Amino acid sequence: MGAFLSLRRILLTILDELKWRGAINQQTDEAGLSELVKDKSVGLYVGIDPTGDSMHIGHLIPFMILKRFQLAGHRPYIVIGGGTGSIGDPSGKKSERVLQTMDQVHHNEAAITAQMEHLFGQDGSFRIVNNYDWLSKISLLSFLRDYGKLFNVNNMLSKEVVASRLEVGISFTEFTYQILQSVDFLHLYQKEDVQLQIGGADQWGNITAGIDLIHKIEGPDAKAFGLTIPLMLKADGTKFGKTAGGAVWLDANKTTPYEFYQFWFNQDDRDVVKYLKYFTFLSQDEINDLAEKVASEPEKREAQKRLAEEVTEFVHGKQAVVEAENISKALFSGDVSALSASEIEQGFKNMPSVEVSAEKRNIVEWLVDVTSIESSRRQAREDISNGAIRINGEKVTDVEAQIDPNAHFEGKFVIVRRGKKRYFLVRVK
RNA sequence: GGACGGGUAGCGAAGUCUGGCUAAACGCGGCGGACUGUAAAUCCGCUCCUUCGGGUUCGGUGGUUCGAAUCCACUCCCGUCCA
Repeated sequence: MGAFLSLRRILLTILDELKWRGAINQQTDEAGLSELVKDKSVGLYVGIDPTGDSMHIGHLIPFMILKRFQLAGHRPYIVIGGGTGSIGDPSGKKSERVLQTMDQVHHNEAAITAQMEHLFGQDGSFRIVNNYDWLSKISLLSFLRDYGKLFNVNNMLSKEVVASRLEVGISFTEFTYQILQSVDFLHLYQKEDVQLQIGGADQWGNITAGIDLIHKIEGPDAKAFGLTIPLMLKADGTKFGKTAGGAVWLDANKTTPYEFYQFWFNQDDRDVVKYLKYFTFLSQDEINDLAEKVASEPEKREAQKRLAEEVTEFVHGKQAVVEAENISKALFSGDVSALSASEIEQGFKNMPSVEVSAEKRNIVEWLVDVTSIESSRRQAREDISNGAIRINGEKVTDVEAQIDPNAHFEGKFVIVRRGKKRYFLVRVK
């Protein structure tokens, strides 16, 4: 009885929880949805088109919401858009996309599916499906007769995504996209009892198109709902999730766990609480507590640290957090001597590196001629005498110094640091 | 094809009339340093190469001159207007 009551209490609060987390942008029939969610375990889905071979953190947002629904006792579905991805969603695009080859689409969908299974699929509580399985089976004639007839072109043209493209042009293919996504929703509604679709703010048009289709086929009382998540912006107005090096990927080969950790750790005080709400499963109490600390002792950056730990653990696992913290400690204290070879490999994965022979050289010649770390002797001398150069953590200020590549790290690496945080990895042959 | 305007360091932009004092002002960016919270802001230094003697630069080539980014000729690009 007690368990039943607490379960019921959680079910009651999922939408309130999302509201508190600032995760709701628009929803259809708010009252109807909260009624639905309170009575039963609801099927719901988020789609992702395989436009690349890895997700980045921007993709993660709607799936975190799915996860919250799952934790509240609902039935989440992830739809990999093998079918829709071969067409191209015009949402959020100012001009026509170049079609991916089907090989590319299949390659990407395999990669994304594996990533999804890794992140969400381990305990079997998520269902991962591919819309290629049903969309590819629809013939042209049945598409036109069964679905096309139910879409009013005037209505489709008025959708923001399409309307904004009329000036520059939009192909029939992309124009059709909203029908395909609607068919997805209908399919899942009919076959899997899925009643709610969630997506980014730019998906509103596609989601409501699906709901309209369900109403036309299943009758106006069919219970289908949509919910979108606000577009995430940073406090300085720039786009979330981009760094100087590009997107922050979930694939450890594209963005190392260390870089991933650092990305979160470096968030602005003004944004960190928002991200804790979106990207972690910490309770309201814990987050409120951290928010207070941001205000009272921002220099400790406890909130950023916690955010980095939580998200890195979710995506890459506990061990990755330990390593990322080790690497961070070494790199930012300057004491790199304690790093293990594998930590060096990871920490320096996306830092400039060169391979050189082991002979001893004068430091200026070594920095310029051997490693190309410095662009000219003049510059090298200037940096050395300014105290900007550290070799294996040790400051070198003598222009006449000799470099012995075999001196540390079993003769495998030389770590050069220029300035406060610019590192170069020199591999010794 | 014709008439103007313009091409200067990573970018923007002075200097050209009145040749030398100009490796070339200034701003931005970049790189160091101080401060700091691996933040923001601010401040300071550096920013063609160099064996530190010097060397090579102002779209290109050739010329005038003791001396040219600056004057002359030709030439190649770019912008605007006219055909």
